[in-house]
Amino acid sequence: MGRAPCCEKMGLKKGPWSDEEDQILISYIRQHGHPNWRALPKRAGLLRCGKSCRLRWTNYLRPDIKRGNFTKEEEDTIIHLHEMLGNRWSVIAMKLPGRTDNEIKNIWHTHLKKRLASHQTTTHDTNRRHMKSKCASKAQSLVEPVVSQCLVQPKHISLNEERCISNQPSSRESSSVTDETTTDSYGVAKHEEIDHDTFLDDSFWSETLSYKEDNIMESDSLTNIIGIEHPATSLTLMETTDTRNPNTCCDAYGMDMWNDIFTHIEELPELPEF
DNA sequence: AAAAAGCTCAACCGCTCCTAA
DNA sequence: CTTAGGAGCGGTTGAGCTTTT
Repeated sequence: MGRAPCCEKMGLKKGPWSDEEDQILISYIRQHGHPNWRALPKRAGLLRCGKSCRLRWTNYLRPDIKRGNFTKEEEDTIIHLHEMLGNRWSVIAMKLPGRTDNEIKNIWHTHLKKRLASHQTTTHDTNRRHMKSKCASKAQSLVEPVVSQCLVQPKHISLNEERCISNQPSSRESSSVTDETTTDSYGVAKHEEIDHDTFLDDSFWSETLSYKEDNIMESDSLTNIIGIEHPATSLTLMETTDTRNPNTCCDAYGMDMWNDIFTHIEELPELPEF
């Protein structure tokens, strides 16, 4: 089916945002929220398309965004989650409160990919064999109960609910792993974050890192980690893998499944912090 | 000091998913 | 069931900045 252009191209500004535009957007969302991004720029008096406004807000203006360099822990988290999830930046961002998917994507392409590559060259041979089985079994023991719960329990988070949550100005990143709702400094409803960085210990990071060896890893590890058939499709993860996209095995699972996984991970007994 | 090369990151583009009519 | 439109995601770009030669 044909798609309407996301905005009227004529007369709409592109490129970097000015301070004035930022202030207009902030004050508008502060007052009215953003129930309809498409209509927002017109109502706010901005010569931007709704998509551009949404991006500017979610990636830069949101009050809960953490600026500054990524910590070692955050980088490790990204590396590890990328091992498990592939380029699912928005899902990865859920585990890094205050960080946006765009930011994570950038940091991955500029720093972590290189770091990982260099790390692999040093650990490739020594760790390759025994780590594969060790990591897989450890990861499986950690995640399997969670996944099992997801499979037997009814969905707690429907897509509709998820959308509602993700529409909160506090962002989708923290939506699935929050427990309380408060109000932020802009007067917009906000979920308070809890500490998400405790669900895996150091050895798990390094072992998983060592395990990574080629493109097969992503689908392979996920299969190892989850080790189940998808209940809805009755297809194994490997069978659902699209050759055009190595991450497609994950696509058999909706966002709500990842929400469930992360939500349940939070419920696991606390593990040592970094 | 100047030019070239490399890096960073905000922003855009095109696509898919979901929902409502 | 089909279609249209909104939202969100991931890939990519390019201007500006920094480092190297």
